[in-house]
Amino acid sequence: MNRSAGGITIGQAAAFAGVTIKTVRHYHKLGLVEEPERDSSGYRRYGSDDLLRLVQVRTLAAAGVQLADIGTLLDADAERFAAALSDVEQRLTDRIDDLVARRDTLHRLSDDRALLPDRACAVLDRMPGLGFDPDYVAGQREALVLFRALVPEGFDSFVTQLEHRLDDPEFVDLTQRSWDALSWEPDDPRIAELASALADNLLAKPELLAMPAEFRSQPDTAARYGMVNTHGQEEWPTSARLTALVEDKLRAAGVPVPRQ
Amino acid sequence: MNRSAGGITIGQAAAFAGVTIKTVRHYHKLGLVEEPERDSSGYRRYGSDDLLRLVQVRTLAAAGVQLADIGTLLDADAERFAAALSDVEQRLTDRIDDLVARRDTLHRLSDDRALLPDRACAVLDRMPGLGFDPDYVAGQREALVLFRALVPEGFDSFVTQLEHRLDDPEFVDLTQRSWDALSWEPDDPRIAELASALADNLLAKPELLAMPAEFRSQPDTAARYGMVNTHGQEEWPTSARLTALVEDKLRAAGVPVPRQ
DNA sequence: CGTCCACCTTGACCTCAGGTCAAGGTCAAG
DNA sequence: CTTGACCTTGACCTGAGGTCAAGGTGGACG
Repeated sequence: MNRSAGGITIGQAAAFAGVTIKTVRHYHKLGLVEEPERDSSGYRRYGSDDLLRLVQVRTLAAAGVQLADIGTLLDADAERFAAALSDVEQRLTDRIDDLVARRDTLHRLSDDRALLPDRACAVLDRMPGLGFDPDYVAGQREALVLFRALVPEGFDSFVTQLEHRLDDPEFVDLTQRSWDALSWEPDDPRIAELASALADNLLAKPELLAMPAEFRSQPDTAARYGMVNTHGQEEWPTSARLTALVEDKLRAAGVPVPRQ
Repeated sequence: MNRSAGGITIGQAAAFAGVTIKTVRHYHKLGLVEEPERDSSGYRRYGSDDLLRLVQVRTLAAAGVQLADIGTLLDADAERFAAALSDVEQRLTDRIDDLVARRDTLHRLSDDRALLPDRACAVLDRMPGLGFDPDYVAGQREALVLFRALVPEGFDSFVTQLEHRLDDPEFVDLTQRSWDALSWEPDDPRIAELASALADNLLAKPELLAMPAEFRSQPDTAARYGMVNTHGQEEWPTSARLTALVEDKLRAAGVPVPRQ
């Protein structure tokens, strides 16, 4: 009877304010908008004041203000209101910058799924042309991803090291022979030879040995080094043996190599 | 005993990957990263493969990919991977645009807490200089907010109408007398006079009466009109009477005024 | 040997801004 | 009288983890 006198229903109010019914009730539950009077059927009837408040709340919420903050905000004086707004605005700006950074990361990802920056991808791209086995390249890709996670601050010099190594035909040759060595027996005498040649090659280029010193200054060095170094070696005992021999020779020559 | 052999602990793995322990376990629960072997104490021991996977997941998650999608994504072939990535990138771009729009809204809010666009603020700012009572201006501000929520498509012409009204000294004078009238008795004879003058003034400017025709084409016209019109009048019977008289006169002159 | 501290384990519940479902009451039109 | 659109409440669900509780484990110190 008294149906249309008191005001509009929740559905109309929600539609006018551009929110859902559930959202309006949510605001009631949080105390952001007072519950209006009910009509004889128990329906909420909204007047212009309620609508005004609803619009204010919705506008702030749409701007990204936390619902928990809106109540105090709307009931505060103009000065605190302005201060809080600029605070929220700053947080929004930060979030935008964050999202832009994420998008850029993603954009790099879509060029190559290896989760690596351009320079590292370039190094990997050179490898097949130099005669490296595709599986070896894939392994190096994984090692780079791992290294980047474990030693982000040393990543650039690690890539630089790789670049220099690829410029040295002897090293390229030795590396490819090491890859072939995986199929040898662990006690094959050629392994010791290969280890000697590798160690000599490394010792001839002191700048390549500088990097370990750099990342030795960080904590957890042994764990990180071991992680990168043993990656992919678990099921290849020959590789583990080769690595151990090279490390021994380097240590014998006075180069500090962390033990894992 | 076997403590340090199997790999690193969850805390170290989490630190290396740049996430929390809880996050790593969350990934396990979702099946994104396989649970590694446990040591004799029941601790999870992570190897390089686990770490690699963890870093891949974290990188995608940090780029905003839903965790639920990451599993299929990482196990998919390169083609679908690339397609999905560009999809995610598009969504990120949309979100950024959305946030920028929010920030701009907020920026306008911080200039004036009235939740109104610049043009409407300018109109309100003119009012005190023309001699309007600050309380009246506040009421107009509320009416504008309400109008914008209820009739967004008619808001611009509503503001235009207000601008024209403020340019007419006679209308300004009549409006201010209407404000004073709030303190009169509802049966004060001056009210009828005032209503006549107001109606005559309105009828002399046909362009001001065009707006109601425009927003009469929308549904719920009566409810919206009534909402805006009766806002703030509940506790002022004199105002209601004045409005009713003016509406009667307009209707008598052939102008269609919706009845609420 | 005891004790402390840092780390690990599981499980249950909390967050935010609502969405979804269920079960039923109310109103206007055909 | 039925249909369909609207309203009511309440309980549970979402995503991506965070927080708390209660207890096990390992290493260092005295």
